[in-house]
Amino acid sequence: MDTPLDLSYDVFAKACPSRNTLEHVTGRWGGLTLGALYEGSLRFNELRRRVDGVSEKMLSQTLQALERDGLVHREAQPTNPPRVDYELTPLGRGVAERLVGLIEFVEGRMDDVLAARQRYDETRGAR
Amino acid sequence: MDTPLDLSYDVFAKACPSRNTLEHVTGRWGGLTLGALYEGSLRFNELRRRVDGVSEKMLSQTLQALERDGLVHREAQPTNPPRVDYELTPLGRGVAERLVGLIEFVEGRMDDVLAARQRYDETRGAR
DNA sequence: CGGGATCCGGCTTGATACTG
DNA sequence: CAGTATCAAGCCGGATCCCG
Repeated sequence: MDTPLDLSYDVFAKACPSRNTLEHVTGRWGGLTLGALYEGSLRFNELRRRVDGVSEKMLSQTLQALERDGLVHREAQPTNPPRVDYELTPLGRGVAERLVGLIEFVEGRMDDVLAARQRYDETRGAR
Repeated sequence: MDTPLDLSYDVFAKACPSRNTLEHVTGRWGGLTLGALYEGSLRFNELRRRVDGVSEKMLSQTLQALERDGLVHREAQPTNPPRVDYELTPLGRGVAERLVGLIEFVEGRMDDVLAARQRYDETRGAR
């Protein structure tokens, strides 16, 4: 393809496989998980505690999706009790960095956002 | 606070207002809408056609959330028939740029992702 | 044209219980 | 510890109808 810049709506088109991955990344728990792992390798229950609010099922599911996409590496040791470590792959780190860039940008402008909300809420009655 | 880098999981904490905004941005239709508007101002039904797949309700809802957060500006002309234009605010453009950066990064590595998926699926039976 | 209100089905999510 | 299986609930999102 020679599309110079294919940003925008159509990159999300249903047929586009990247949409799926993007959903894993930006989804409810994907971002949290990526963020937690961005600071270093973690075990399953450590992750569970750090992400806070995630259920075992959702964490497991999220981790599997991210692992399948090659963003997270899973290292299982067949010891007893079992020990499994999760860490970002280089690819995962690249994704996490961009994600964090977005997050920080929004965070840094939250006062603007809050001000905008207040204006909006005052102009119109409620909601 | 003196946290040098507060990325990661806790920026998403439930009490954190930015989590909400992030969800609007990264949500199912938020990204699409931001992407579509990234190319220029659009009317409601134009947007609806370009985003493709979005229902009136969801588009309306998405637009309201983004407007409330100060990312999108709504310009309504009291003509008949009514004409309403939506466009990104400077803040919205900043967010859209980061989002697009993330999207393009993932898109550019989709071959890696696809390869990782294949490896994953072959190693384990199915899913 | 640009929405709001309502209804409703389904997928996602979260407890809980169980396994290795 | 590190998950999987099952099940019920709830919210998301779509279709439809309506209004200005």
